Amino acid sequence: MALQHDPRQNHLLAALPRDEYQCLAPHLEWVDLTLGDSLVESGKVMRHVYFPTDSIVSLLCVMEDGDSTEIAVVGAEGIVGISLFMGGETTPSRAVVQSAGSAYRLQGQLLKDEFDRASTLQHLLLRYTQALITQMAQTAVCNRHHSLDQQLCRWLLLSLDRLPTNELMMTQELIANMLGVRREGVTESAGKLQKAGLISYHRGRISILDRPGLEARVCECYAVVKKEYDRLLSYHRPG
Amino acid sequence: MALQHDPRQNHLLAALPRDEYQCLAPHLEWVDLTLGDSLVESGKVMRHVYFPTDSIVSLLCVMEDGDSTEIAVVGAEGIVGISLFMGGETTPSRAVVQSAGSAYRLQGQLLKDEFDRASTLQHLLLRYTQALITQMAQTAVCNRHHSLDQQLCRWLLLSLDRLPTNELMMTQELIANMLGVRREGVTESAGKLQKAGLISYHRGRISILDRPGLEARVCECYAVVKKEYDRLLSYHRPG
DNA sequence: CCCCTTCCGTGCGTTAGCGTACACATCATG
DNA sequence: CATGATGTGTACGCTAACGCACGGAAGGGG
Repeated sequence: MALQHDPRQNHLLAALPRDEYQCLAPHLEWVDLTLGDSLVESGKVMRHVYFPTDSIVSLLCVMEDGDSTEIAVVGAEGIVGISLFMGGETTPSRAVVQSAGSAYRLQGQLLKDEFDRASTLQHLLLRYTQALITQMAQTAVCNRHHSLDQQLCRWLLLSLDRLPTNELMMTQELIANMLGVRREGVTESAGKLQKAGLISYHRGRISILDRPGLEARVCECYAVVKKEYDRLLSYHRPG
Repeated sequence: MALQHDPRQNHLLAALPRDEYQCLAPHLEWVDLTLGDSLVESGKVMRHVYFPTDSIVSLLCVMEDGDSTEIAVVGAEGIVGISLFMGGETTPSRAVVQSAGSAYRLQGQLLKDEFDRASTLQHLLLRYTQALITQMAQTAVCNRHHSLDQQLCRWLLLSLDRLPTNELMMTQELIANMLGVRREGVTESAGKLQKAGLISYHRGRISILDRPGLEARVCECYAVVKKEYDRLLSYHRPG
C-alpha cells in the first residue's frame, strides 16, 4: 500500500510545492526505526537526513560520565540532521529513536543541493530550525527552574503531540535518561500522575488518560514551545 | 579615527569577501550599547540585526514570574537577530546588553536580501547559528547537571573569551539573573573563587587573575562549546 | 513451572540550592 | 559629612532531588 507509507506524512515534505517534492521523491528511502537506534552520533559525519513520519527522535547531549540530557525532540513536524544544511556537517549531540516507527531518509548531498537553490525547502528548513532552537532554549529554562513533576508533564505532552495514539512505549528508566534525572525520581512523579488518574502505565507502556489534566500541571515551557511551532510551521499544504 | 570603530572587528563581517562586504558597508551603522539595553524584545519584530564588536549581548528567556535564564551569549564572533534570516521574524527570547561597548547594526531587510542571494554571508550566518545552537544545548545540559560553582566558571570564561580585557563590569546580582540563580548563591561561589585567588571583585568590577585556574574548575560544557565555535567559525579572513 | 531479567516501588541519609532576613560595607549626592 | 542607594557577606530553616540499597512484581524462555 503506497498510502500506508507516504513520505508526505512528514509535514516538511508535505509542505513542499509539487515540483520540489517530485525532485526529491525518487530518492526518499523508507526506513524502519526501532527504539534505541542512533541516527546521528556525536561528531560523526552523517550520510543522510531523516524525515520521521510516525516515529519520534530525541536529540541528546551525552556527557563524559555517560549522563545524558534530551535537548529537543523531533517528530513528523521536523527533520533529523540539521547540521548538514546548516553547514557544520557534524554536531556534538546524538539523535536516538525514542519511539519506534517509520521515517524517510535522503542522501545528505541531495538535500544540500536542493537547499542551496534557495528553494521553498530552504525556507521551510530554516523556519523549522528556528522552532527547534526555541525548544532547546526552553529546555534550558525548564531544567533550571521547574520541578521534575512539571518537566515530566512537559515531556509527556511533547511526545504525545508527535504520536498518533495516546500510548507511549517507554520505561521510566528511559524517561529518566531523557530528562537527565534519576529513575526513582521519574517513578515518584509518574506515580503522582497515575494516582491523579492522568496517566496509567505498566511495564513500559504509558497511556495518557487525561490530557487536559496534564496541561493543567505542566509549566509554561510547553505552551511557549507549542505556540512557536504552530507559528513557524503553519504553512498551507500546496495542492 | 576610522580604525577605532571598524565594522570588521566583528568576525562575521571580517570574514566576508570584499565585494559582499562593500555591498553592506555603507549601511552599517555604528551604535553604542550600554549595559542593560534591550536589542530584541520577546515577540517583537526587530528592525535591525546587530554585529557586536567589543560588546557582549545575552540571549535571555524570561518567564511569566519574571525569572530569567541566559541561554546563550553573543560577542564579536556573532550576530544578534538570527530570527530575521531564519525566517521567523520574531523570537520568544530577549537580547540584552551584558557588557557595554559597540556594535554595528544593519537594516533587517538588507541583511535578508543579501542572505537570500545564497552568498558567503548566508553560509557564514548558518554556520554561526549552528554554533549558537550548540551553546544553547550545552546550557541546557549544564543547567541540569553541574554545580553553580562550575556554571559560574563557565560563564566567566565565556564572557572572558568575548572581552578584550580581563575585567568584567558586572554585579553579582546581574550574574545571578543571567544564570537564573539566587544572588546569594553567586556571592558564595564567587567568594570561593576569590579565596582561591582566581578572581578578585569589588562592587561590580570583576578581574580574572588566573584563567587556567578557572579552566581547571569549569565543567566540560565550556570546552564543548569552545571547540564547536572554533570548528565552525575558523574561516580565513579574505584579503 | 522455574528461573532470570526487566521494570517498578520504597525507604533511607545527604546535599545543593532556595527563600528570607538582616548586617555591613562602599560610593554618590546633597 | 550626613543620607541613601547599591553591592556584598552571612546565617538559618526548608525542600527537591540525589545516591544507594533494597524488595517485589511481572513477563519471557528454557
